[in-house]
Order: sequence, then C-alpha cells, then structure tokens
Amino acid sequence: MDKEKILNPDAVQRVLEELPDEEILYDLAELFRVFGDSTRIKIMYTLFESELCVGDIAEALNMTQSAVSHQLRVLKANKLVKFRRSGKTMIYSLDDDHVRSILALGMDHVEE
Amino acid sequence: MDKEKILNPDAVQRVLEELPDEEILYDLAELFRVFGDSTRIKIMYTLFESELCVGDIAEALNMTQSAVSHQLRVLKANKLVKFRRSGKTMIYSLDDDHVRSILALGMDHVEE
DNA sequence: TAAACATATGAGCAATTGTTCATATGAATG
DNA sequence: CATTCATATGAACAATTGCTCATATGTTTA
Repeated sequence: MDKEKILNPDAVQRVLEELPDEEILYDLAELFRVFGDSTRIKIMYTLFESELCVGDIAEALNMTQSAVSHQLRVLKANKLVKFRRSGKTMIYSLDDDHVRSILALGMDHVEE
Repeated sequence: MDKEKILNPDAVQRVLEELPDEEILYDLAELFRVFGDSTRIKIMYTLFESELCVGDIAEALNMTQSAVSHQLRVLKANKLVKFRRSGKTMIYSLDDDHVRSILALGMDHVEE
C-alpha cells in the first residue's frame, strides 16, 4: 500500500500557494479541450486567412454540413469564432488573435 | 437534403492550398488534447516553478499516486515533462518553455 | 405564402478517456 | 538477499465526445 509520505513538504506548500484557483484551471482545460480535436483545428485553420460560410467549410474539409455546424457551435460557445448573417448564409471568422497565437505556438512545439 | 453547393469556390480553393498537412494538424490536435484535461493542467502548474517527485505532486493535488503517474506518462509521451532519477524517486519538471508559453497564452484568453 | 435553401439542433451510437484497484518493477537498506 | 519504498503498469468501468440521421428554424424568392 501507499505510504503517501511527503518527500518535500516545503515544495508542496509552495505549490499550493501558487496554484491558480480551481475554477480558472478548469476553464483553461476546457479551452484547450476545444483545440484538442483535429476537426476543430481544421475548421479554425480554414478561417485563418478569411471568413467563410458553413457550406464552404464543409466543402473544403469534405465534411457533412451537420458535423461542421455542431463543431462551430462548440467554437462559438468558447469565443473562438464569431459570425455574422448575410441573407440565408452565416459567415464565420476567428474571434480574435488569441486563436492564431495559440495555434502558432502549438505549431512551434509540434514542428519541434 | 443538402445541396452542397459551393458558395465561394475561390475561397474554398485558397483554403485547400494553405491548409497544413493532415498529419501536422493531427499532431497539433493531440498536443492540445493533452492540455485539455484539468488534472494534467494542474500537474503542469505544479511544476511551473520547480521540479517535484511523483509523491509530492499527488500530495499537493490530493490525488492517487497511480492517477498522477498515469498522467505523467501522457505528458512525458508528448514531451511536455522530463524527468531524472534520484535514488528511488523520479523527479519531474517541465520539458521546455513552450509549455509555460502555451499555458500563459491560454490563461490570457480565459481571463478575457 | 409556398417552395427552396442555408444552417441549427436533438437523439442515439460507437469510440475514446480518466480513474480506481491490484500488482509489477526497480532501487536502496538492513 | 529479503524487505521497504517510490513509481509504473494493466485491466476494467463509468463518463464524455464526435459523428450520423432526421428534422427544425429562419431567410429569400417565385
């Protein structure tokens, strides 16, 4: 069985003091969870240079309109994309430059 | 039924040309998926200032040694943490500054 | 206002995932 | 070399998730 003995009480104490609030850590994880799906990553890259409507995203990624719409909903809920209406079509774009920054930083790490 | 009509063929074409390779996009998603769990986020924050052994991380986060070890395995596999042995204990630390940068950038977005 | 079109949404299913529990590995110590 | 300690690992289970299919909503146009 575990003894759970603390090897370095000072360090543990220090960590506990500096750890951000539970709620913030949860929100942070949720943000990254949204980035953690290749479909959503693709959709965001699709919008990297210019805005697009749902049908065109689906066409470009060879996906169902429904699947794209479902994922746009998630992106929207997390303020990663915004949209405007133009007649019957909804035109989506990246919400702010944080999205591009986060993608770029992740790319740095992936490309080594 | 869907008509799948392309509303903006030029834009679709442009997107297809500039979209990163499938494999890279997948790796990128996998990287963020690792960040997308609050337990792993907590573990990384635990290591933000100084290295720690497994038992101390478990103690600080009030988690099972096993659960922490399983997650460290995931972080290790994605090159987000590294470790060294010191006798019986394994001492973990963040692998590079990309980790801190990504966490910080995510924090920016979460804090609005 | 009825039909066509673009998008959104809900239910259901298969696949993935994080935890627990039990046990294995590997190093230090008597 | 047997025991103790720190960590790692495998199996199993519950919960979450992304897709499909069918249908609903809302806008334009004939």
